[in-house]
Amino acid sequence: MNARNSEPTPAQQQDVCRTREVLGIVGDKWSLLVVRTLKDGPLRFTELKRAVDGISQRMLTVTLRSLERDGILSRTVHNVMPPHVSYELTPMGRTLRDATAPLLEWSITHLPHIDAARAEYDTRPA
Amino acid sequence: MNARNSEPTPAQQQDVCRTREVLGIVGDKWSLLVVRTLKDGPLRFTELKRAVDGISQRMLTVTLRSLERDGILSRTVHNVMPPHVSYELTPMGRTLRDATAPLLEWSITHLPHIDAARAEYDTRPA
DNA sequence: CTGGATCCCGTAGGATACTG
DNA sequence: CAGTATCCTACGGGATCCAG
Repeated sequence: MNARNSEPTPAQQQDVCRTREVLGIVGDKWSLLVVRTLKDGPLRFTELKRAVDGISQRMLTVTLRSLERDGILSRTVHNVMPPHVSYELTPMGRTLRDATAPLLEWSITHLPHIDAARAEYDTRPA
Repeated sequence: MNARNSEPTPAQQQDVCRTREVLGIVGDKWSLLVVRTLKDGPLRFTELKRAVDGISQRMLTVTLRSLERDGILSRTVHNVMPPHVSYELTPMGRTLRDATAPLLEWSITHLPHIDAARAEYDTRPA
């Protein structure tokens, strides 16, 4: 008896568990977009808001706090008037960005196929 | 003037857009878990339900339909009694699984660091 | 066994107004 | 400029029951 169609192994259960945790970190609507946007260097709050099209101030703040708490990015306050705050990926944040790069590559390659698959599915006989 | 801190280039905007689309496909609570669970071969509805711990029938059905519509997996009905339906990754689904593998690797490596970062953040002076 | 149909709830997240 | 504080709604998603 081989692995196919058998009970999940403990190792697989581990993987499922890890996958869920990582989705809890970056599986929301905005986190990966923010990480991607910061890939070329630090940006300020307003710059991020402009770059991540459609995000509200509230969700940008919430997302940045969450990513900061998780050690994905760092927040630097410059005490000047007007206030100046910049956000930058930490070393760990950069490894995350690298880990998600293949997924972006995949999307660029396959999104047309997905559109096609959807169209085909939707015109299928009931 | 270099790329750092400048306006997002059109190419970057493209990337942000793509990222959002791919999140619309697999960014929900269960899709990637299902894809991962199918990585070793076809499984039946009930087997999937058992393997993906905590998923409800409803969400399993919804998730499977969505992934089928997007061409990520295929659904095969065997006309016997009792009904027998199996789900299997398509070739495109397997490329998606491969594209997400680095993210899983990342999570296994870095989740402990994230826990540490959170603990540190939560005990920080206000 | 494999789902479809309903009901219901929590919460992610948008809009807006205000502040140091 | 960089947020915080409310308010409010839509939707994800669980529980349950029913059907082929």
